[in-house]
Amino acid sequence: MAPAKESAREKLIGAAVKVVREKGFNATSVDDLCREAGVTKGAFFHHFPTKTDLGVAAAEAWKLHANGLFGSAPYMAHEDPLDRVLGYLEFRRDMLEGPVPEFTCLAGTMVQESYETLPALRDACHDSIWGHGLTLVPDIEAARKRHGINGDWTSESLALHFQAVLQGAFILAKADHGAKAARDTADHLIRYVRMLFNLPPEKEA
Amino acid sequence: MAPAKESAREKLIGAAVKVVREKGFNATSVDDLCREAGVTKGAFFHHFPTKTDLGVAAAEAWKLHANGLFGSAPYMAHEDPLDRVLGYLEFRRDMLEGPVPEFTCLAGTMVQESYETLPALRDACHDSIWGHGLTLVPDIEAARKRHGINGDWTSESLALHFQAVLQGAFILAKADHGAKAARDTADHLIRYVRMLFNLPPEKEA
DNA sequence: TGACACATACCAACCGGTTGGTATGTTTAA
DNA sequence: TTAAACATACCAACCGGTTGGTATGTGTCA
Repeated sequence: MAPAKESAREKLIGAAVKVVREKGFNATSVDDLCREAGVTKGAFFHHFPTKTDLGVAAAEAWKLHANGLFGSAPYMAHEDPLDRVLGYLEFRRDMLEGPVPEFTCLAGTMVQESYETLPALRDACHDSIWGHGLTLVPDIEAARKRHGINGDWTSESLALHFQAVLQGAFILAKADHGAKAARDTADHLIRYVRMLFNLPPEKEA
Repeated sequence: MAPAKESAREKLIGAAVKVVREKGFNATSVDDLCREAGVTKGAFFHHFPTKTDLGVAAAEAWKLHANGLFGSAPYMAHEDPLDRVLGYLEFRRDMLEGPVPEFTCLAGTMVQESYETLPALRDACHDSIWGHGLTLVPDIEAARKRHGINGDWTSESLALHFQAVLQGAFILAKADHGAKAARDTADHLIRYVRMLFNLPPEKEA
């Protein structure tokens, strides 16, 4: 990457991803974002008509970031789609460590502050969460066919359940000021998926 | 003893529970809260040194509200502790309908906006979530003994997993502006618990 | 009993700082 | 030459919180 040629617009989106995850959308001022990005207020309002518009752009960038990160992760090389699904969940569990703001979800954070007051931002967060979550559907579907799993559930609902459990894990981590409870919750999710597919429990170290 | 007249303090806590769930903590101004409660700003700062202190009081009231509501619900009459646990989850799933702000969690909403910036409020939210969630532990523990269930998990972690899934369900509901995805996620949670205890899937209507 | 001391509950007006946003430049690259 | 990219200076509205004050108890002791 060549960060030397980063435009003010890109720097502001990067600043929003960082600061909003720490302080939330409303508590983050335009001045905060300009300071973090190293640009002036004039540059801000040149690129974004309102603060909300930067939030929308950040949510879109967040979706692309997530789909890039998880779409090219090592576990995606597995031949069995079930291994790819489980690899995704284990990867997400193993990401739950270190400072809380570094592993939590921008869209999940912003939607709580916007869902009743800023419809455009809420919709962008919806698109971010669904747009990433549903990328799992083809592999879940293929895994069901491959392993002959029927059940009283849809692949879409399971993919969204993944996102719900992870969003809930982030809330536990924020409240607990650490990631242990979040990892335990991710372990329950992995155990659930293994049971759905008739696999034995994961081996413990 | 208890006069029908509600004090300014109680009215402000009630106003916070309502308005903060709609708009979030930071977007709710002291004037908003006073208007909703029908009291003046002077009364506000007579009872609460800061806005944050009202948030803390609201989180405590929220915990008491939840423990009262779920502790006295009809399903608690079941003799088998497993039926009480499943009754709890079914009750929580069935609550996921109507306007989103009416079934979401005050503590989960506030902790996202406070965890890095307002430690006192974050701790109060932690106490609210854990303090309610862990009330399920004795029944989970009793259900394991009664049904001879061992497994590579603790009753505490399962109780917190319940809260994580529900918090995640609330985020899906906020993003989706409706409760369907949240109910589907609660169904996955119920299916998980039934599998942990070797029960057949819930019957569908 | 009465009266004084003190406490609690509440109120309207106000304050300095911060907010998102604007108006008006200046620089840069094609 | 021109338009987009950025900077500087500024503003009106709003923010959390403070002020000085009133009304209504409530405990104490002569």
